[in-house]
Amino acid sequence: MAAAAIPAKASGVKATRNPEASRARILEAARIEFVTQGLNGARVDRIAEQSGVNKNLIYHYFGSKDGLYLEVLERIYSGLRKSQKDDDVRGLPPLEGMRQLVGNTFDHFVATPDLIRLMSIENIHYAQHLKGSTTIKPLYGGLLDTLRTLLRRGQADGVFRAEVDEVDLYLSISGLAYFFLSNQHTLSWLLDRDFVAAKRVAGRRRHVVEMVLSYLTHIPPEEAGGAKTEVIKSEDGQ
Amino acid sequence: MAAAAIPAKASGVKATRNPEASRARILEAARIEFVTQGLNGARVDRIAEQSGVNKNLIYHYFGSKDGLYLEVLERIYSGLRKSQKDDDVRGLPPLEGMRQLVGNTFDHFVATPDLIRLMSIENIHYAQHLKGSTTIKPLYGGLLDTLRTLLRRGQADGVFRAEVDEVDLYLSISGLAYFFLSNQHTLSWLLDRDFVAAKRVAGRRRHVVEMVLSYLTHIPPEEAGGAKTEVIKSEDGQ
Amino acid sequence: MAAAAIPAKASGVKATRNPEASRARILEAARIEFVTQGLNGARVDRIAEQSGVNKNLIYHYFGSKDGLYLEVLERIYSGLRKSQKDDDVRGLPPLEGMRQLVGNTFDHFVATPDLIRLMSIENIHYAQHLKGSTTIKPLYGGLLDTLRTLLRRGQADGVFRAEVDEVDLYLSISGLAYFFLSNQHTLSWLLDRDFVAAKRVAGRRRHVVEMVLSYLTHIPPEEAGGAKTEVIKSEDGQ
Amino acid sequence: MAAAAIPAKASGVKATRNPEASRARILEAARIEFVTQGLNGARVDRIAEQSGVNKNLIYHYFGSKDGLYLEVLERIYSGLRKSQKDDDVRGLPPLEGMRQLVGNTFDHFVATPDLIRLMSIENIHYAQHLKGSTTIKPLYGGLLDTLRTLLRRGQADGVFRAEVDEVDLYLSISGLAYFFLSNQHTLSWLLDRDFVAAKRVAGRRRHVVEMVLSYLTHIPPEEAGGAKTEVIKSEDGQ
DNA sequence: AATGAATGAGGTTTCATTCAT
DNA sequence: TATGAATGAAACCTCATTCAT
Repeated sequence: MAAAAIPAKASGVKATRNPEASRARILEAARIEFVTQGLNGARVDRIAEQSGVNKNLIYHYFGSKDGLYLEVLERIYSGLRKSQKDDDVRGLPPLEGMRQLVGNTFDHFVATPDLIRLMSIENIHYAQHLKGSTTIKPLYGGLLDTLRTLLRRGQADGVFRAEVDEVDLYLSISGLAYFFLSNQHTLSWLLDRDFVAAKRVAGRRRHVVEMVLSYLTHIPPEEAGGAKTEVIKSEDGQ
Repeated sequence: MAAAAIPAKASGVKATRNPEASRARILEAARIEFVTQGLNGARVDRIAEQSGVNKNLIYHYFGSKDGLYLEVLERIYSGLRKSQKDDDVRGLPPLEGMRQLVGNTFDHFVATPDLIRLMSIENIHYAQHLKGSTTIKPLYGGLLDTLRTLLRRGQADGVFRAEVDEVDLYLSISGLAYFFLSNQHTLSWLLDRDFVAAKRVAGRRRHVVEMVLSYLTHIPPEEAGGAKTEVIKSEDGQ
Repeated sequence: MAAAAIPAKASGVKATRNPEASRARILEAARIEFVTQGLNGARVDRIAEQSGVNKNLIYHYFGSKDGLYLEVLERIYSGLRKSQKDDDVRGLPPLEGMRQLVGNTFDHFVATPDLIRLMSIENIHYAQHLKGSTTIKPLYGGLLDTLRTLLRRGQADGVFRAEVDEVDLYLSISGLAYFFLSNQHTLSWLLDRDFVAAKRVAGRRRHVVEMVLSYLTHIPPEEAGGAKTEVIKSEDGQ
Repeated sequence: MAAAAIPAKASGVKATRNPEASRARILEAARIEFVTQGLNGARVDRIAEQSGVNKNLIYHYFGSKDGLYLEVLERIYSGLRKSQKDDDVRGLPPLEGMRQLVGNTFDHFVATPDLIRLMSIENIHYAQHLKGSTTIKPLYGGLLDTLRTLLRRGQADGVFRAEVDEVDLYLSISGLAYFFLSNQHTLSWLLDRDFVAAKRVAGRRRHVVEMVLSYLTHIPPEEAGGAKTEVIKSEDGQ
């Protein structure tokens, strides 16, 4: 999939004297290298070799290894937000909209393992590169808005429970889809199960969607003025 | 915190000629270094300097940087499983037992940020060190058992829904507690929120417990022979 | 001698930006270092310093200390076989051809003390590097052939004795010329004699040639159907 | 063979508090280590481990790695001279005495591969340790004497040729027996032959004895006032 | 726009040796 | 006599980066 994305080579000619193509080749090789090796494990030499360009060209275009990494990161993040298709679901009935939003997020995580790994890598590095980016943060502007919109409409309809924090909800949707992928290598070893087999993924998708919707559509007793409230409050002490 | 754990002879005396203490000092410094810098970013020099021992002593005791990393990893994992206190919750009423299990897991993740980071680091490295460990995997033997036991008892009581896969459940419990911590640096920047403030954490704990229990206690219509089944099945195509 | 061989651009200018020259300078410095210090005693740092190049360039060109050593070894061996000039002596009258072959071998050993030392070094290391070379062994293809040819022709002429094993002959020619050079440092100390003084060397050359030819031209009594055979056979028991 | 020489252990008890035994164990382990690994390749740690003593004891007894090496060297050399049994052959008929001397030397070299390797190692190091020894050189006092005695008696008898330099003769006897052993690893690879197979060794022994005796008993024409002298002199120019 | 050559700083690891008991 | 703990110097090698064209 990755290699297929490389243009040039069409004529078999090495993409010399074609700045666009060289840049693209570098970015593609860099993506693979950073994703598979991590930031500290990635080697500029390998990126140069894999992209078929001179090592110095990398510095010419991207300034430094970190600069190259940041551009890779920005491209990956930009892809994530595009695929979440917020606008498409805003207008749907709340339950269906939420179902699709959860499903979309799940599907995108499954489809782009690179994203999962780069997110982990970036957090290992305390997000210091992300914080130096000017292009990524704006992408997240509308995200919570969409969630909030769906939530409110669902609450107004009496379909969703009240008092749902949209950040918490986002964290849960993402966490349910993220963890089993990000930690698949340790988990599959410890639990003796292959998580990325197609059938398993389909099952997990159902489970995740169901869990989120169960939570949203469950109207707790106390909201109807009922009892049992003390049980839930009792754990605050922890 | 770290330095305080070292049983130095008396006051602030450097623990020379005390192999136990030297080993402990190295491990403590290594833990901090690996956790904060990652495996590739960690520097043996820094570990030696921070632990106050000669660099060679590290190789004498642990063989290599990787050997030291593995021992750090094993200790952290061993701590995780100890704190999950499976046995304590097995005998509780299913709902309460599950509530405590979820809470315990959440609390332990919050209490040991090292664990979160090392798990991420290890997955970035495809769990290749973990797979070389003989001590970690056995720790996970009873985990799914506990979950299964609670589930079955709850299902027998009619409190929990049927057809819950215990691995899926484990992944969800862990994912809900893990993601907001593991990815806190990118998320807090992108969402403008501090996730680890005490109040936020308490709120998230409630949310996570509530989500899991909502899922478990929600008896889907079809289990009562109802409709709406087609809606859930409709997303398989995605 | 060494420095003079470097084709530096003009006068004493450091041959930067000239990979051929850099490679040659490294090899020359490496040869001296390995020959004088042995494989384990050689220091890459010294080679870098002596050749005037950056240490890393050595790894860039030769991969490792062992790789550099192997290339030095290959070059030295290649020089040996070239100077043995097999073909030149094949057509000569057997006695004269053999005399020249012995002399050539002796002269080359005397002329290239490096070869003697590297052979010793390589044998101390059980020839493990040599066995990893693809270029050295082929050089030895024609060697025994030449010996065999001369031997047969001499035997046909009745000049040489029968039943001479060409490998034994090769070992003796080489051993007579090799040992007093390879072990000159212990021997000159123990026997109070300087073996490499020009006059001594000339004398030894005569002695070696004479010994080999004496052996070859001596027709043992038994070959003429005579007695004394039992004396020679008597030592088999040893 | 080596391990069998270690005393102690008779009672199964580790040889603590027995300085003689400890010293012997160290020397035995050191011999093996130096012989197989060379001087620079030898590891004090391995010697300590193999001899079962504390590393510090080595320094206590021998002062340094070099000191230990020197003692190993002295013991090996002392063994060589003992076995050459000069005196036994002095009284024999010249031809038989010489035959035995050559055979003894050959046999001893074959029997003590350690000696061969240590000689090579010591020469790689320019005999600098040997020159620091006070015990080895005296061992060589009588060596040339024996040769000279046999030679003169043989010459007086008319059995040996005149004008034989005893040092040259010694170098040749040793070289013929030494080279094929010292360089066996490179040679067996290059010539595709196993030199140390028992049958090969017996054949080479015959060859070596025969070559030396052929030389000694060959009375060149010029000694009888003959011609051909110019041929031999002609190679001086080389 | 692009390249091949070269570098300096620093990485992990090794090893002979000494310390303190 | 003997030991286990610890060390300092230096070894081989790596890697992001820059130079000169």
